[in-house]
Amino acid sequence: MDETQALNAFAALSQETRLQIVRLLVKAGPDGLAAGVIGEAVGASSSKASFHLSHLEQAGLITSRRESRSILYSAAYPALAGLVGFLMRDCCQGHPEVCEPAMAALAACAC
Amino acid sequence: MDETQALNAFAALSQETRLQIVRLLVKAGPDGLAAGVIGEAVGASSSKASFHLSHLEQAGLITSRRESRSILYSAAYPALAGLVGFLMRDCCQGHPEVCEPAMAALAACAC
DNA sequence: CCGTCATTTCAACATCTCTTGAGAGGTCGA
DNA sequence: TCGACCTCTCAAGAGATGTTGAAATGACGG
Repeated sequence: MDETQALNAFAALSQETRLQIVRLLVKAGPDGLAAGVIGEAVGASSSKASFHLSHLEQAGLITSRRESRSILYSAAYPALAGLVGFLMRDCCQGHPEVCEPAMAALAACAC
Repeated sequence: MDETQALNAFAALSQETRLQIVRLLVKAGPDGLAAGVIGEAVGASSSKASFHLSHLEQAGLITSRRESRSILYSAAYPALAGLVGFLMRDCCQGHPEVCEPAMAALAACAC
């Protein structure tokens, strides 16, 4: 992930509806959810949901596939991991102050 | 870090000048840098730099302290770690797909 | 082929955000 | 105190972004 991609990813995540969608899809797992289901879950009209889903897909944070009449969206896990990596990229140049607490946060993660 | 804080943090990081500033300060270490030095480093006028520094401080990503005539800004390392933690909070609910690549990214980190 | 369902596209509008330049506020040395 | 230095504040304008509702597209069953 380069700086431009990170910029787009941060912009995509800086909007409440979009952040809700990403978190919903991360929880939903690789199978994903239909656009209509997502819109209803976050309380957005169909056109509003579509607008934000496009934005997230453009930013590379989610992917889509058609399944008969529905379009299923799912989280792009590698992109999210890349974003985490980007945030931590410069932390070790003699100053481990970022890494240490992040490592602790990660250790609390049960996977 | 709650969802509102994360939203503000992502908004703060979604602007090129501000992302440059954060990365510069992360590299600079806990001592921080003066506003003028930062502005020059990222090619911003004094008022532009001040605008973005205020924005970042408001978002909790950097802190400031006066040192005689200068105002020194430094990275808020715990807040950045909190953001990493937030990104990874929901990943382990039966779906370790985010954690695994992020763990790998972290392992490449030499601290 | 037709009606229905699921989603996207479009244009218009309101709103937020960034940039710019001029000026004001503290801080220090002479 | 005066002048120089460093930074912040303010108002105005340009541009980007989000919302809305109506219409268009594509897929399926009868």
